[in-house]
Amino acid sequence: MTLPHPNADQISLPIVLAVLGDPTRLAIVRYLASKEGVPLNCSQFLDLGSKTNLSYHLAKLREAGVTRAEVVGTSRLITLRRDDLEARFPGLLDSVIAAAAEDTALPAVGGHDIEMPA
Amino acid sequence: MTLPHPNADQISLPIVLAVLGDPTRLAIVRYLASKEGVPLNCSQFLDLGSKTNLSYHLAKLREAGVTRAEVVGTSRLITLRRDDLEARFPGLLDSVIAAAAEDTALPAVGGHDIEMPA
DNA sequence: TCCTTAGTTCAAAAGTTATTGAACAATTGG
DNA sequence: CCAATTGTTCAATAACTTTTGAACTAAGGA
Repeated sequence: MTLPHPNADQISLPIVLAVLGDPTRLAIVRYLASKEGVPLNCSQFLDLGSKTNLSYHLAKLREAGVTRAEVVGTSRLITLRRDDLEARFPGLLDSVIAAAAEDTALPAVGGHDIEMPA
Repeated sequence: MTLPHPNADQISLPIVLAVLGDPTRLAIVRYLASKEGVPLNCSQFLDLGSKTNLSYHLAKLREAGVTRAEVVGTSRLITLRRDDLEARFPGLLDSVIAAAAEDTALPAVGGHDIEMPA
């Protein structure tokens, strides 16, 4: 059970830009970047939209090559494809993330804390 | 006769990304960047679309704050707002332009040579 | 097995963007 | 003034995107 992802060399600049040009998806990417190394599942983004809507936006990010989704049990562990993006378009992701941090019109990155069993 | 432009501080990241996420507009920006300092008019982009269509795309770029259009006679002299973009989103424009140069799926930047009267 | 959790898929509706041609306006040159 | 050049606006259409809810699948725990 693996989901379709483009290869690094298939990642297209206009598609990446268009995909990042949506506030919901930009917020997802910012949140992923702020938790780099920690794979997140879909429910961590539920404050950004409904479950169905997030499924849609996360699929767009994945199909564009911005994120990777690994199937683990019933969860999809989502990570930024930082290395592939950096190889393909050096500096782009970092400047987008830095720019998002500067854009005061954008909502602050929040997200749910991971529930630790007591 | 001046056309409406956003102030530098009104330039929005998602809007800029969405606007650059269109192949025609990305090609316009690449061409402007390759001719930095030389103001271009609309007809220099006619190989990218019809006159009406370019008017539409150039308006999108201008309204997003990516380009500036100065009315001179019957022409609009179009320039990249490099300084404003750099101030607002450091490194972003350069990484997009560099990435576009790397993306082999994108058409090479062409454009018409300026006709010099003989 | 049954229930819950996690997420997808589908179809419909709503909204947005891109493209076109015809008509228009403004400036410039003859 | 007349014609050509430059570009805009408008209305129509086509195409795409986003959002929604209901129905679904698949895995895991009681």
